Amino acid sequence: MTSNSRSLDHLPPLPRAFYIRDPRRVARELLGKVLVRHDRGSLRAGRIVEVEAYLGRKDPAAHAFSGPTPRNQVLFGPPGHAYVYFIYGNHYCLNVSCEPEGRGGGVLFRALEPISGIEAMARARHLRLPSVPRPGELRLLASGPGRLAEALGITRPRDNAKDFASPVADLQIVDDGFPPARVALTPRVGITKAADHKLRYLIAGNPFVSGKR
DNA sequence: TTATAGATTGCCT
DNA sequence: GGCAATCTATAAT
Repeated sequence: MTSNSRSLDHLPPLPRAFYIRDPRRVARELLGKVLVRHDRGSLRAGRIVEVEAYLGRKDPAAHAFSGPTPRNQVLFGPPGHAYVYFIYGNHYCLNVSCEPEGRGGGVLFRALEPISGIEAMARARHLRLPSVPRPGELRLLASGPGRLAEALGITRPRDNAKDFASPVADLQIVDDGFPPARVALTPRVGITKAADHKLRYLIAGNPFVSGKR
């Protein structure tokens, strides 16, 4: 982890072309990139360490499986846009749309390794961290899709349909030159349909992936 | 109109 | 390990 908030602020967002591809390819290549939330001069950022691919209309576990609805229409729009949904009455989850317009592929963001804006993340999560947090405490910030969204202040009313590729977006994904990491593949978490497919991508050995320690 | 499951989390035993 | 919280999209009546 070599980034600081100054450099993150000036890196360009990943281009739209990055997201046009198959969600499996996008998911794999998102690992190691940095998800950045800008607000009012401050920023919160974390390295993407865990994602899941959802394959659109051919994937029974995907929200896009049954075709476009008011809820999921962003998935069928142009690539590189935020699809935010509310789940279990408590949590928001953040995805990015993939593939060319008209197709429903997407990638779910499941865990970040916090890099910057840690105090703001802790406030958003209603946590009190010691001045020198231990890794086990930092994990509580953004290890899990609901936690990640809460840490970055992501909600459907605020963020659904936002364009990740816009240079003025307050939600961006940037490449800070972090070297490619070893990728592990597992089945997706918390689903019942198509549960045997290995479509969960994580940085092997990274302590900030979701789940119990 | 009513019922139910859901891409989760945190607290309880 | 079990389960309640708490909303919504979708299925069933």
